[in-house]
Amino acid sequence: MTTIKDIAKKANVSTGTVDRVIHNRPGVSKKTKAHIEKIIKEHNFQINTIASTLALNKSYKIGVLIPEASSENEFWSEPKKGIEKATEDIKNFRVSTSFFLFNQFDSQSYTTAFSNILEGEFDAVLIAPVFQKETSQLTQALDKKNIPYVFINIQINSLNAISFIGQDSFKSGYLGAKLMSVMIADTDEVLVPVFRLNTDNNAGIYERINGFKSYFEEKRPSVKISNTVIPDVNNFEVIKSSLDKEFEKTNIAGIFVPSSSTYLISKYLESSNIKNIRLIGYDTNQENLQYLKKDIIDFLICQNPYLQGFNGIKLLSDYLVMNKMPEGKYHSAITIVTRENMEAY
Amino acid sequence: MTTIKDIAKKANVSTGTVDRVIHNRPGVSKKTKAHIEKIIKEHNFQINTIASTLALNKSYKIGVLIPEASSENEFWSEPKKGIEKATEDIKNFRVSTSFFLFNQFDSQSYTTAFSNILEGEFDAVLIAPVFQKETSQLTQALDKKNIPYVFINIQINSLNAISFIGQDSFKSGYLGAKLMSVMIADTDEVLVPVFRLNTDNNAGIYERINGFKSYFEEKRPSVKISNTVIPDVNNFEVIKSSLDKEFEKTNIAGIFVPSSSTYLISKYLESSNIKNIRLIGYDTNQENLQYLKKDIIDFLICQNPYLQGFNGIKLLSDYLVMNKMPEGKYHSAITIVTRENMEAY
DNA sequence: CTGAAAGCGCTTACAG
DNA sequence: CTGAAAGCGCTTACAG
Repeated sequence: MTTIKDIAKKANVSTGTVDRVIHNRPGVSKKTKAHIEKIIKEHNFQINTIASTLALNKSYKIGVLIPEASSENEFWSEPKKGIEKATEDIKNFRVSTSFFLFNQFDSQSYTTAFSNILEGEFDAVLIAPVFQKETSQLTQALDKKNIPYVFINIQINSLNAISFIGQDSFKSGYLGAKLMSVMIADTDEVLVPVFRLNTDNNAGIYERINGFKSYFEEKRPSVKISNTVIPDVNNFEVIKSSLDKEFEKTNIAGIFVPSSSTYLISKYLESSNIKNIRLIGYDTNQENLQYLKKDIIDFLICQNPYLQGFNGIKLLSDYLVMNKMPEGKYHSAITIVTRENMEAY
Repeated sequence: MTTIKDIAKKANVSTGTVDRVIHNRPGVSKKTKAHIEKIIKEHNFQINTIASTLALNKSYKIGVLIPEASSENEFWSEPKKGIEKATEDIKNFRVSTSFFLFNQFDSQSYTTAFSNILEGEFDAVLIAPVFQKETSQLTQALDKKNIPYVFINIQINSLNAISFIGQDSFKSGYLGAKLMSVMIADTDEVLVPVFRLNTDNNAGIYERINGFKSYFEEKRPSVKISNTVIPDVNNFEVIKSSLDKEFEKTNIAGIFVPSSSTYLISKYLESSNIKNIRLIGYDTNQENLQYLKKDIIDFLICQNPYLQGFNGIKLLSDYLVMNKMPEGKYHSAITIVTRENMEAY
């Protein structure tokens, strides 16, 4: 292993000077700089990041702004776990994380959490930008302070996040359609129900629907796709009456639920004793998995939210500690989960 | 951050003594040991692994015994890439890896490579135990020298590997059957072709077939499953005549190929202009992906071989550097890849 | 513009 | 049984 000391000896300079050259710090004459650079190249020297972080003795704080997981919607517990695991991994690099959780159905709580982060003097921020308008405003403060931030799960292209980690929603809907397509006949009809609450705060859901419809338009225009908006996600009676109406109107063979609330539709099918409906939904929360196990849900499309959290923190840590610039976006896996692989996907 | 120095001060001892206690090294009186342990607990002290590896100044060598990727079968290029990435990650922990590649169709080359590893004085070995009998013999030498080893991709339960990383083959076949099942009718017939070469060196393939058949026996016994052994994987004429015979005999609606040679079956279907056959196979090699794109293959079942290599090395590195004992086995994902998610799964 | 020296947190050979 | 000191590879405040 070549060390700074080796390089210094070869170049007839002190280790301090080599260090200055490596990090492009000022105060080295052009001549010695070129000389040292040549020797570094010749020996294919690479700095020992371990020794470097130890010597730097610098610590970094990352603020994390994500929704709190609730019993109705536990989706966000997965990114949280991933973030906690990553935090453990980077602890020895003196990087710490602090959570600022908000209620994903309450924009005020988002604004409050965001303001707390702004006061906290963080070196970087990981954000699930659930509320678009608020995010546009609040990230300006980060931009002004030159604090880097990364979006997970939801992308807002117009802003200055140094990276985005999340699924290509259109593609995932397109995939959902393919899966539906292999299960139904040319003359069948498919229902796409949307819950009001979801649509308000997640543009991704519309993209999923777009992807789903595009597939059938391109490949099987004979299949009829119909939409319905269910006005209240929290009231099962409302869900029931909305769906009852749809089932009266048309002869539905399949349902594509573009959100993690798939289990609510399953619950309806189960309680109304409607059989032989092909059902495709999103995300492996406990409720969904139960209906997957019961064969009421056929396929769940997933995005590995654990990894979104984990990679988000790792990426920011690498950026802070090793000055490693991330790619502009990382598309998460589009994973298909069935009853048969639900324990290993 | 609490350091050894802090603990030493509180305990009125030197840092050396604290270090001895932390690592359970001998030469500390019971009394001081208990005292120091108490203080460590009180302060929730955890050792800084970065400083530790730097001070230890110890290096480790991992030998890697996997098949070489060939143009016909590039599967093993993925684990190799994962191993190379992991090697990069752990370089600063002074862990290095060396490849010993063998021809997966030539047991002699396996034995030779293995012997070279035994002579190389490695601290740990990562093995793809393609040849069962040879592995049983050769690992005895590792056992005798107390050199830890991990199996990837192929499991041999009877041996003393400290861990296994790979897919549950039975389950993957079971999943394949589910996918086939949603695409075919009750009266349809399914063909399961096996290539001679494959069966010789991979028990996993039989397990895949077992899983596939079990599903239909349990859920849809009306579907007829037939086998055929194709005697030569390298001669397309042989493949063609074997399959021609099968297609004459029965009315095949679907084919399940339990190996990564799926593309050979696709080639047959394409060249013979046989349409509307549902085709499910294994692994995302370039050839398979091309037929997936052309809609000739419907589903590929994958095991993320990149991660198998990556995690195998990481696990061994953690074991060597941090003394972290791994679990006995890690089941890789069983991933479903379609034309629609082939770029992100 | 350059070097000598102290320090990051842990480990260990040596002395007592 | 215990401590003082040197060292792992890099960084930096200080002196010149």
